Amino acid sequence: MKKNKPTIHEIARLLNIDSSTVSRALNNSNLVTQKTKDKVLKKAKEIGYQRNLLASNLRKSKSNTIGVIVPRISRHFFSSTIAGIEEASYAQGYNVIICQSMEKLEREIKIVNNLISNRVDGILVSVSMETTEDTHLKQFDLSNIPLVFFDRALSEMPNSKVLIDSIKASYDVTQHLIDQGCRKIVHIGGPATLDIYKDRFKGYKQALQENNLPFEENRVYTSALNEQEGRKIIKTLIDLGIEFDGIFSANDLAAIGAIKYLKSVGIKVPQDVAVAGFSNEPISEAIEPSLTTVDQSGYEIGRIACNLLLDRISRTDNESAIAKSVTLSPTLIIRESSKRKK
Amino acid sequence: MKKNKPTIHEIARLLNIDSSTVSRALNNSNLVTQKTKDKVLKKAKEIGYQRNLLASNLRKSKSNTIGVIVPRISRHFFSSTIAGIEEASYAQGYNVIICQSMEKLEREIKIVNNLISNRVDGILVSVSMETTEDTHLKQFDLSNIPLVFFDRALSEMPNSKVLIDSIKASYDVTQHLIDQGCRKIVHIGGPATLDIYKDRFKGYKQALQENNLPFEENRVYTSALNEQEGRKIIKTLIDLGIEFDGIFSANDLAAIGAIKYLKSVGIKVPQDVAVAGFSNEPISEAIEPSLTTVDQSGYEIGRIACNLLLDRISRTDNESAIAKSVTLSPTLIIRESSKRKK
DNA sequence: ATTTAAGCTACAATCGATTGTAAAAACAAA
DNA sequence: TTTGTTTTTACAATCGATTGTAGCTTAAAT
Repeated sequence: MKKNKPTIHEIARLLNIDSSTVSRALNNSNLVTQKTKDKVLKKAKEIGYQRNLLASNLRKSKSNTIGVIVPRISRHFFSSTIAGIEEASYAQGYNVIICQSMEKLEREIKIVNNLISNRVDGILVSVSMETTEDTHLKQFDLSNIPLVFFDRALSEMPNSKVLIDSIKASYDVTQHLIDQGCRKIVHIGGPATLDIYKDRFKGYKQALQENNLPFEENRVYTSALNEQEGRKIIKTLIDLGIEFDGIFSANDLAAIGAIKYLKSVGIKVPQDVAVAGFSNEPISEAIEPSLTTVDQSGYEIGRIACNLLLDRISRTDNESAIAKSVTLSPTLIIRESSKRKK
Repeated sequence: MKKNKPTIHEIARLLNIDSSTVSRALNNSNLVTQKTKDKVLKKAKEIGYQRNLLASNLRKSKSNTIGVIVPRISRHFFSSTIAGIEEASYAQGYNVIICQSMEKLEREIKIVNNLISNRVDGILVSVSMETTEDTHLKQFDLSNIPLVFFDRALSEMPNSKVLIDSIKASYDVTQHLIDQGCRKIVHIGGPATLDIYKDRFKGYKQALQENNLPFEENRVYTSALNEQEGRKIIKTLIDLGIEFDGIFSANDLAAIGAIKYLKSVGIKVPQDVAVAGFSNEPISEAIEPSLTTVDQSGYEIGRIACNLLLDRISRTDNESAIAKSVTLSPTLIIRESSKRKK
């Protein structure tokens, strides 16, 4: 019934040669005559041989696979980075295992153990919102598995990272809102456990200060940055009677929630309140008014991070073992939600 | 330098017992005393042992992994199915390898070979738009690897599939447009090589016929169903002077392209032309006017398909070997882009 | 023809875990 | 104490491919 898959031994037996020769032939070793190689290749094709990577990897103690951990693939930014990662790894013959933490630390820990058990050769991580501890990620170091962070990194870990300049981006966004006449700008931030959100806050604050605008504690809120939270925060602000004429949200979803709520209560965007988000999700262009935001070029981030990792995996000299930090500068995309002047 | 990871032999050596006992202890076999198990578990934790799944899987000739091939994960529908798949496989301790064909047959073929080499225990596929041949997918059968299709299936293959009732859904959408007063409805379809697009067309045609509306060839177009194509098709129609008062697109992106173009030339949606899409991408709710569409409950499809597959993998009786087709009924979501009546 | 070198191939160990079975240990019964 | 039974552990083969090395072939050089 269950026909066993052919092995190199099967080929060797049929050809009356040794399996080691078959192995070398299939790997195009120069220890084997072209004639033998041809014979082996022909027979292999004939009986439908397909290399068992489990065995091969075990022997070589190398899986030719890298693991990727992202919060969730449904976010456009992350699926872009994954596209970039796949492109880079594909080019060098590496496989990619994609895992979603769903923003849960517990899940992230399970994924880590699993990837180590699967003996991945390297790992790319963008941590979950719940991740404050690094004990689980340190396991990769202990197992000698190179790790590169992208976008969401843990600052206390010395690994290579590929980030965007969140401070500058936020500064630019905030400055833009100020240029449009905003004086009382609300900031919807993410959990301060993550550097990117701390930085977005920093850039915001910095822009206010440099423009001699007062910084008010009650205009800053942190949340899980989904649409619902965005709505809720703005509703609360209004209910409390806190005045504001601009909103800078640390991501697009929360910004969209905010816009929808503002529209629902008759507040005009951008005339009464100008709004800007972060990440340039496709939806940001579609909503009405279209959302001013920051493009993070996820594809590039993924590509660069992956190449950094692959370089680290393949080279063993000290040079490549040094952690590198790459910072990309994001671009401000100005759309209707913040355009007040002609 | 490179410390080798501890193995069961290491544990065995330290405890002065045999590695087979260690293995059984770690697998909680009842051939080992509780006392020994405790000893082993303690030592394993102490030296940071982590099972080498490559070795384990090789010996068991079972990878505990299922492969998933989707066109692209950035489509919301597919990332939803993946979420469903992960949920189901997670519950049964299976790993998931996610692969994107990027709608390319060539890429799909490479992925197939790779997954077989990695000895996945089963496979879930939604084929690319270019996939008309089934030779590469037949390899799974030859290798005795169960395969279940979801959403986009190849009708000539007898495998289990989980689909939505595209005909009925399209019929409902078209009927809805007719109810709103449309008489000349354009259909933007996908490649007829895929059943789902053929079915969407069938449902459309059927609704026209049952309402005694003429079917006009020049109101039907097939395309790659992206935003740009949607734009282009509608532009062409208008330039050619072909009249229409409704559009039923086989996916949301093309519908959105159509709406954007219509708006740009001053044609009012839904007053002049009512528009409906398919898939319920998040963006369909955000655009203005919001898009009438069909929800495919991707999460459910993924969950069901995965359970079907896992059932097929674990059970070996004839019963489970029978191909099952599950058809879900999708729900019509009526939004602004088609609402003409109060 | 003989030596020497170079080119190929075969042998055997190895990667780390699993598993059927033989052997040993523990315990109970006679 | 001896025999019989049941638990528990050790031995050894196995999964499929890779790789260092010994040995055999072949061809070139003397």
